[in-house]
Amino acid sequence: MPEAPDIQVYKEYLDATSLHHKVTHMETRDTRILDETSRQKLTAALSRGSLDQVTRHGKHLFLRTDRAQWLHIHFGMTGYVLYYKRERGEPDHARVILTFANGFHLALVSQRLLGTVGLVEDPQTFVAEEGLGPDVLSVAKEEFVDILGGRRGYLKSTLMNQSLIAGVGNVYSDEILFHARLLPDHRTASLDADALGGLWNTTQDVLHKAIDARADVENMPDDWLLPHRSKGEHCPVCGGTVSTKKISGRRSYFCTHCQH
DNA sequence: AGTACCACCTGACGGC
DNA sequence: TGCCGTCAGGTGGTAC
Repeated sequence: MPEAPDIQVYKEYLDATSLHHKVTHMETRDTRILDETSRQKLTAALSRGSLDQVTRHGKHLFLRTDRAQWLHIHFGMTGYVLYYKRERGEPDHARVILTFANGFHLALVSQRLLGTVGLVEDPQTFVAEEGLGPDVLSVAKEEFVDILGGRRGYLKSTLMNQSLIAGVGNVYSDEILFHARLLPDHRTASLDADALGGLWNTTQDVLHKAIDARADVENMPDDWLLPHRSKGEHCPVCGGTVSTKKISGRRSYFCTHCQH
């Protein structure tokens, strides 16, 4: 479920584990994960170098190399990073593996290969070229209200549009709207500035709580919808049956009693 | 501007 | 047990 909270947790994990170690070996297991780069270029960018900074924008993660280049990672629908010591600790579906001088490895894992790994000049340039909106965890309330105000689509689609605000995906859009007590197919344009300001408050609250829970479903608060995303589940607030529907092609879960 | 649909991949699950 | 259709948390392209 890699959305902004998950990627933020990965960033903090990388900060705590993977910086300032010399890279002694670099292996690309499956080149299908590479985006506009080659195995050779990736190896040249990292071998005998090190990583010294991690940043995140929306669902994108950037690791600065000591050669003035950035490793860009996008996870897609499945994926994570793992820092581990022993060979037998290697996870399934590791696509790129760095080995550090301290004997530890860093694996970029992507089961479905829907993610990408590449090299970029710097995060700001990448964000501009891709046309990503401001990061959802950094955007000020006024800007959020300005960007979303008057949008004609559904609330869920608007929240998930990365070119407007970057970082919210299918799961957290549902969670945010559940706590905002708004249905996902409610039209964004029907919310006035006050209501959009309230939606910003809810968005920040939900995403920060998710990060506090290490984006782990096991640690989510009891009144969250997220652990109940399957057929026949009950709303954790009112006990009613959770409804589901495809909205703009994405599976959505909501409670028709709690949300309007 | 916004939505529908398909494609990219692998794997889990339910029905038969 | 095995085969098959369906679906999954992201994104991009095309058609409308």
